[in-house]
Amino acid sequence: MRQVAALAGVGVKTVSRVINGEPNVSEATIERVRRAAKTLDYHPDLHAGNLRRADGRTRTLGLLIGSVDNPFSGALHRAVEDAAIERGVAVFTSSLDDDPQREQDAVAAFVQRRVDGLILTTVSESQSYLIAELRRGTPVVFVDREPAGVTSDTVVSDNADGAALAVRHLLEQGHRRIAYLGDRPVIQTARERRRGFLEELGRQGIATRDLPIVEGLHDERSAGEAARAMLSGANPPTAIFASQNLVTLGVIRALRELGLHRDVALVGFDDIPLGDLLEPGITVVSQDPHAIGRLAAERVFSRLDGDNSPASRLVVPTRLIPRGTGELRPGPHR
Amino acid sequence: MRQVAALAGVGVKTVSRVINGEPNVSEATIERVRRAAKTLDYHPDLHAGNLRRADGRTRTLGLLIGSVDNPFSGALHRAVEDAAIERGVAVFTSSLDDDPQREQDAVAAFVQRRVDGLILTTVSESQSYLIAELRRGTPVVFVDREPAGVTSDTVVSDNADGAALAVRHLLEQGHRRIAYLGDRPVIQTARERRRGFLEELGRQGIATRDLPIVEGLHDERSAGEAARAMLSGANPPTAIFASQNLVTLGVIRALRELGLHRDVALVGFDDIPLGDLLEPGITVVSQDPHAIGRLAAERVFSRLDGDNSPASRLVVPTRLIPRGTGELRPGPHR
DNA sequence: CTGAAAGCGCTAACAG
DNA sequence: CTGTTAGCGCTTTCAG
Repeated sequence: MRQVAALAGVGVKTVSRVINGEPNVSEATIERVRRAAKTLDYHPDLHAGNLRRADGRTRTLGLLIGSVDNPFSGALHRAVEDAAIERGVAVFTSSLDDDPQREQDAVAAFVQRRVDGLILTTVSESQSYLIAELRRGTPVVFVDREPAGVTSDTVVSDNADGAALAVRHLLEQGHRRIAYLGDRPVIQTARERRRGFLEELGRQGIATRDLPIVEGLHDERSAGEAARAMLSGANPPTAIFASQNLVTLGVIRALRELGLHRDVALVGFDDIPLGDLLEPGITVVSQDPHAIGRLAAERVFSRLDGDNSPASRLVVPTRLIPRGTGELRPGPHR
Repeated sequence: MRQVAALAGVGVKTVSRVINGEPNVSEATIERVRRAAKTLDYHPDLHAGNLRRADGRTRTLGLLIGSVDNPFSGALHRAVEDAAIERGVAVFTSSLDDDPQREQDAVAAFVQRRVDGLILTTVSESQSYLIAELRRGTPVVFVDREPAGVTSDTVVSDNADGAALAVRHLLEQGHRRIAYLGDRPVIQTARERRRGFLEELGRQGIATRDLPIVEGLHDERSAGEAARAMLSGANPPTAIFASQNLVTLGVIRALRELGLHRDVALVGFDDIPLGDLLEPGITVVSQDPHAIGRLAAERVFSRLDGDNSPASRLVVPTRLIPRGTGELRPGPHR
């Protein structure tokens, strides 16, 4: 900036005024400063300014999602980015990988870089480590999973209800022996989906004690193995509820290997790319990650704009999309 | 930091030493400072430090990719993130959307935030606007598409060769009338793929003049329409080469609607999620976005570590994955 | 309309 | 082993 001022023959404050579009500079001076900045390819250092600036905003957001290499996270990310760009805000993105250490490290990295707000998917037992940061006024919005040990804005899917939707749909097709294949119970959404699954069966008067329930499935491979074992074993289910998209994929592969993909019904939680082009099409309970991201970004920005109403909890509905596998009826061969 | 120093009863420089792990502080003092920092939940301001620090590194990278909501970009992003995390570097991510204005805006946003390096997918005619930044010593690596008007490290797929692979494969199945459905020629990779397509046909002695060639396809819908028109028209092709994954999806849908998905061969450039589970499976020329991202990150970091050899150009090979649609032979019904 | 001086939170350089 | 002083690039404050 000093160099620009020297080249334009003005003081640094005048350059500052021009750069920030402040009033009280003559047209001629503005023009001279602009030209000097262009010549030197000068870009103001946003962070140096923020050190002294009254509002101290870095125009930066920290976003922590499941993994940047995952369609659900990608859609959520995209929605956050779109909202951020509109306001000239840049986004730091990091992948959680369901690792509590990553969660803490990512948040620390964001805080050290003085982001204006945080949008977080979490996995550790408690988010109470954020209390100090919240007290400092940094807006935090939890997405996809609800926090523990701290209260702040939250945007989630209706996980229990979505699982109940799936169960109801399968019951309507005549299924009674429905298996649950799910992720590790440390994950809050996995617990919610299991709860929705079991409670809906209870409401419909189906005993859940002897139903095949496998948890702790975290990738396609382990899900495939669990499904194969279950389907090849004694008293196999006539329908499967897969609580997560990687689990759904593992089940699809297992069913195909066993030649059962037209016999055993399947409803997956969370949509699958190209799920409609498979034969039969994959019936899913679809979430709306784009809406989750958009709402979360709106929350952060409204907090930054001064909204200090109590923490809100937004629940984004899920939707059952029948495509084929969920409409298979219990086979006569069983 | 002042507050921590006061609480610990030491000078600010001592706090600075403890925070940065510098030597020459007694164990007892370290302990006292640590405790004070914990009490106040103190996190050093990385940017304030960088203002004065000798190396001036923000431990931050700027990454510009096609779109965060896109599997190719996601895999590339993931590889960059993994490499960055290892070095304690945070990543700003932005979506290009094939919009030249977005490109410039994103780079400006990164530069203002003083990122240590840039990894960029570009679409504007020339990247000469980066010359000043390069001269300042910021490492820039171009990924997926080659730059124009400026020389710097580049990591790309072998686009022309990949297209040639597809052509050769289709010729081997006996096809002679092969259609090209491609993206807008402003996109550098689209031009390369078309070139590879035409040159390989030429090498094999096939006249390309009358082959059906449609360009400017940018999404699933337009690709579907183009495919439908072509297949319903006079003298339809017996095989289609789709130069991009959204185009491939549009073609798949068109073929299914027309009931031709077992008759007209298809090879797509870039892999499709679940492409192996469709029937027939989708034959593709697959790229390796993870390798591209990893190599790009390695380039940036080696530049930051002082490597100042001439700009390199890394070409990541593509691979043809036969899954069904590419092995369909020209039908007798034609 | 313009500029000089002070200071944001931190580290470099030097002195104890 | 520890503290003091200056200054990074910018904005605030205040004086022209």
